[in-house]
Amino acid sequence: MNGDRLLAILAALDNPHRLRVIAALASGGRNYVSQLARELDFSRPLLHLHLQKLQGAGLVSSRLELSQDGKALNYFEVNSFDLALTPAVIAAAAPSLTSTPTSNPAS
Amino acid sequence: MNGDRLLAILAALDNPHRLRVIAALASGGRNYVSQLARELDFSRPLLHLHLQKLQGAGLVSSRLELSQDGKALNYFEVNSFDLALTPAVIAAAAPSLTSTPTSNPAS
DNA sequence: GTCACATGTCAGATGAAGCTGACGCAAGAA
DNA sequence: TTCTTGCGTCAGCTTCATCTGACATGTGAC
Repeated sequence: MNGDRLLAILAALDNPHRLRVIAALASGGRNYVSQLARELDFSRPLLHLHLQKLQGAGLVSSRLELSQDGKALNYFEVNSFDLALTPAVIAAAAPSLTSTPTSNPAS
Repeated sequence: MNGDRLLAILAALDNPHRLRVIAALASGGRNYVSQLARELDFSRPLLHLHLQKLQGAGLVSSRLELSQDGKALNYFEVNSFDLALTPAVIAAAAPSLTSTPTSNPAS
């Protein structure tokens, strides 16, 4: 497991809203953005933000579909993942970390 | 698994410095604060901050000892943990989440 | 045309996290 | 006494994540 990818996954999950999004999609199955925003009771721009972060970490994926009345619905679903979080896994991943909170590797 | 505890663990691990701390303690064994700060090359107050967060999540523990020359050394070591991160685990934990990023439950 | 409902994106405010440089305390060695 | 090496904590700055309220776009139904 790559260190940066591990960190991306952890960063994506470190948020109560995003945990609820995962939970809702895992339990209730696939859903589209506006509908999910209503069910979870937060604003659509905010949900869009969180979904992007989850998708960036590869935890969810989206598929644009057309409803019967012609509207474009962006359906999201959870990708299956299974990450065993142990000291050994972290020790193996840490050496390949490129990011430092202070000094960015790109700078 | 309790939702708030899951979130605390994720929050503690969502940081490259803290991942390196875990890795260093897992590979090199127990170590005391000042020494660890030198090895990882960041300031002692900063390391202290990160260690506190890790300890708060129950991932490391500390033990105050006296060296042969009488100095008090605060030794840290990794606790063994094994958290399987899957959609199902998250779905099971999410309902017991009390925190909302915007509205704090205590407020 | 106007309404309803879907999509995305952006500027700007707020709040939390990260980080540094100082401070105070204690104990052995020179 | 002074130097070194531990320990912890705090004020204050900076940087980043979060969140809202707008804006722009497209399509079918009335």
